[in-house]
Amino acid sequence: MKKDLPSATSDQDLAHKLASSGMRMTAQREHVYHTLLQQTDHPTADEVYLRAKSAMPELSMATVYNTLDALVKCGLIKQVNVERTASRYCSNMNEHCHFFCEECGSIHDVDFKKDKGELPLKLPRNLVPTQVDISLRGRCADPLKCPNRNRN
Amino acid sequence: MKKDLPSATSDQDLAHKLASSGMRMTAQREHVYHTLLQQTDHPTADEVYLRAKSAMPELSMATVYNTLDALVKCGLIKQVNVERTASRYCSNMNEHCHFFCEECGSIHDVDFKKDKGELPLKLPRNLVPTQVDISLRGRCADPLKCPNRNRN
DNA sequence: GTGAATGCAAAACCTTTGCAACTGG
DNA sequence: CCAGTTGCAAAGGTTTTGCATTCAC
Repeated sequence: MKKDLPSATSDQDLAHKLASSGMRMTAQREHVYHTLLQQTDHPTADEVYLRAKSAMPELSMATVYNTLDALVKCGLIKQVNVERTASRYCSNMNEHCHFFCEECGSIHDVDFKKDKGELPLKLPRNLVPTQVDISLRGRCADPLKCPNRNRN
Repeated sequence: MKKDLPSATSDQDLAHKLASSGMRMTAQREHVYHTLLQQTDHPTADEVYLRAKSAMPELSMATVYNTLDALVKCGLIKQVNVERTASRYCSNMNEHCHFFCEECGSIHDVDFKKDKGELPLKLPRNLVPTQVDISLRGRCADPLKCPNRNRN
């Protein structure tokens, strides 16, 4: 039995997902999406651009932004806003949240426990959420990057 | 019996909170903080600047950013990142989360239920959060602004 | 007195836009 | 064929920086 994964499992699937939101499949979109799938460290638009451009030199920044918006719209990636300056993008569409290390700037994925119930919110009737983002801030202990790995 | 409020209840208190993070009290910081306390609609740095400047014409944008960072550092305000373009600031330090309306751009505070338990997260031991942000996205039904108030 | 904070203007970023050329369905 | 997409370059908006001056402690 095939599981319905939140990511596009083939280019045809990607084309379908784009089409169902009234958008077209292009070589650039396919390439940017694959770049994001390989780059799991929550890159900024610029980082996606640089990496994708190396294999497709004519790619433009405008197209990267266009594509990122398109992929967000059809639910294939998430936009992650943790810093003041630049948005980041995440191709992991399993339910999870983000831990942002204020020391080294890295972002770690944190999974939910399986028995996750509803969030205990007093949500007024006139607010209808389509998406929930949970982000944590603090210090990680990444042995390679985080300068606080030996403190406390 | 006096409750220990998360906001600074007096200028002396503000001075103390700044000092305990190694920062100084200035007329600008006091003024910007009071502006934020009155402007409860999650203003951007620019909106804080414009409003604060009207009562303190010599105030500069650089000082507003400096002050916002200082207030965030000593825990008197929160930085809210929901959009790609500009950060917003929140002086409500009671535990709550934010609902961002993708239609009209407004941000609504949403309270937690009183019996709120722990978040069901599989948090690795090396990640120590100091802050949790929960943000929701969707459509509100603000009768004045939201163009979707009559749809569905 | 001394280091921190300010104001100003310029610089540095990040993101969006306009438009002619191109292309996918 | 035609609306959607691209690439380029320029514009727009937000945030940061450098530096001389001022101010808080």
